[in-house]
Amino acid sequence: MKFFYDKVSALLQEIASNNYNITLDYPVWELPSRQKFGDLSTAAPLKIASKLGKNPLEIAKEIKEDLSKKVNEDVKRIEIVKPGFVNLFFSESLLINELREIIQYKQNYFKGNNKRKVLIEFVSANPTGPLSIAHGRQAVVGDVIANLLEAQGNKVKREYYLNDQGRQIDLLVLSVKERIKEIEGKGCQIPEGGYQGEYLKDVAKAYLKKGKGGSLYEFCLNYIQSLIKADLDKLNISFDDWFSQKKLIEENKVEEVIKILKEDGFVYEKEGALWFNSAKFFDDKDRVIKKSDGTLTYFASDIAYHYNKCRRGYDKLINLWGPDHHGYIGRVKSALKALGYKEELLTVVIIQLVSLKSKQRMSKRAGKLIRFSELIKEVGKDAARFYYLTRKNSSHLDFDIDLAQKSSFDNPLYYIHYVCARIESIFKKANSLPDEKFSKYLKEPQELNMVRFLLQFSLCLQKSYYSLEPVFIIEYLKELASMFHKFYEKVRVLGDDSKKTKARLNILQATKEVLYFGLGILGIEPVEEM
RNA sequence: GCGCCCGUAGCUCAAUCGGAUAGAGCAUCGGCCUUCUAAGCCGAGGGUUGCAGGUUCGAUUCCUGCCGGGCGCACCA
Repeated sequence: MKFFYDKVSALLQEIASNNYNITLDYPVWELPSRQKFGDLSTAAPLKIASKLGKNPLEIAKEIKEDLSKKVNEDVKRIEIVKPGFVNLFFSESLLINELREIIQYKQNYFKGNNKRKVLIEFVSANPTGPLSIAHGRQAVVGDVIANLLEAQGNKVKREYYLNDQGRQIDLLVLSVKERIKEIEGKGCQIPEGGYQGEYLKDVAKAYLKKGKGGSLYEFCLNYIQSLIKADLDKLNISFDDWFSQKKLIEENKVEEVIKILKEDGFVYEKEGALWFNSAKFFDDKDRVIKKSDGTLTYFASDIAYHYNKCRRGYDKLINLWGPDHHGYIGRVKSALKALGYKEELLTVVIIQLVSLKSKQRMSKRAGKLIRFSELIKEVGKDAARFYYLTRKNSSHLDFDIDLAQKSSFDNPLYYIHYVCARIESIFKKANSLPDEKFSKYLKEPQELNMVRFLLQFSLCLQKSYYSLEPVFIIEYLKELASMFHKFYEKVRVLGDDSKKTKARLNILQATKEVLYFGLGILGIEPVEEM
């Protein structure tokens, strides 16, 4: 389907360009809203007509004629509808052939051959406490986007930027010091803006248990980082690299990059501080990079960090940030631009907040910490991953923790898992294995519609890939599950007619491939029985 | 005041860079198990897509202005 889709897309582009001198926007074909409109649909005639001031139906007719000459028996019928749509109906032989290919190539059928080198940086929560529920979302979305990129053939590196220096860390260490004093009976005064969380008592205890020597700073950092790693581990997420901000500063990288910006005239002094002229690019004002007290700002090291990323030779940089960072995009892109890189090199995906049904907002610094680990203890890895992916990145996610704690019965993941279980169950009872030679016996509408939908998975993957939105895969799998359960009710797989049985086992096999591939990208385990 | 996100059925959400009759689940009501798992399937009810304009052959989608909710707007990180 992917190749067929690419082929007809190229054909349509060619026709538009040759006959009308118009370049069509991606996507040129889309899935029709209703089955009666065929398997692929295009509104290209309407678009061409509006540009040329011609009658869309005339153009649709011309396109249909041109297309008919160029597609072979893969297309059964081309239809023109109302204002000026052109609809394609696939032939049964195309469907059967593609089904064969899925079974033959298995999950490779859906893999892409992009060869870009991509760096994705996500979570990067300050190492001042365990992960919150919002961080969990960023972790899962980032991991799935990385999987998605890999599935399309790209080489992906996952990176966590560790803000292991600066005021927040200082406050953390001071807070732990107070907790140590508390344990020693010397009173406890958490500093202004310090951390109240109970987990700091654990840090303090562990530090005392170890015997006080050694750097408290190092100890805190390692302890908290291990908490974060443990949380990520529960989601089965690991990073290729933990990039240390502290190291960046110690190795003088920040001063180096400031020097470069200075030489190019993007840095100036005002009121005793050093400013970066970001307003010249994509920011609404200039930003301080070195404070009047001589210390560097967080932004300064972030410039150095992104400069470092750029120099590592990636074709694409992706950052996942929380919504509180949206105003930050402009200044980082400005820095890249000033350093001679294209701003498109960096894509920032903003992951909106996660709230609870109780409407309580999570704030890490308020001390009212809602730990991610508590959540996952209740619902488990797969359900947590699934829930986190059920909204678009830009939408708030209302995580119904009460429901998740109460029962997992309403979890749509069960509906999808049930498909796995039913397929496995049939395979166990079947006397024969799927055999693609028998696919030609698939003739009934329910069977062919199932195949049609399986083929659409390629387009779903593409859409998810280009938009960096994992939610489309979730939506597809829910729909696939619905289609399958209907199929299951209406079409009996195991029957007297061995040819039909074998043919239908092919559908199950292909469904399994799609399901396993989709779940694999989401990082969710399939089940064998329920 | 400025910027970003959101507003769709009683509730939670879909709707393929603007497309054809705005769809699912939950909840409510009614049907379907001597046959591959009923954690399922089939059916019914439920909508002025926050409001008002605009652009378009076509608007839930894009633009403008309001209303309502969330989040930002540091020489914090």
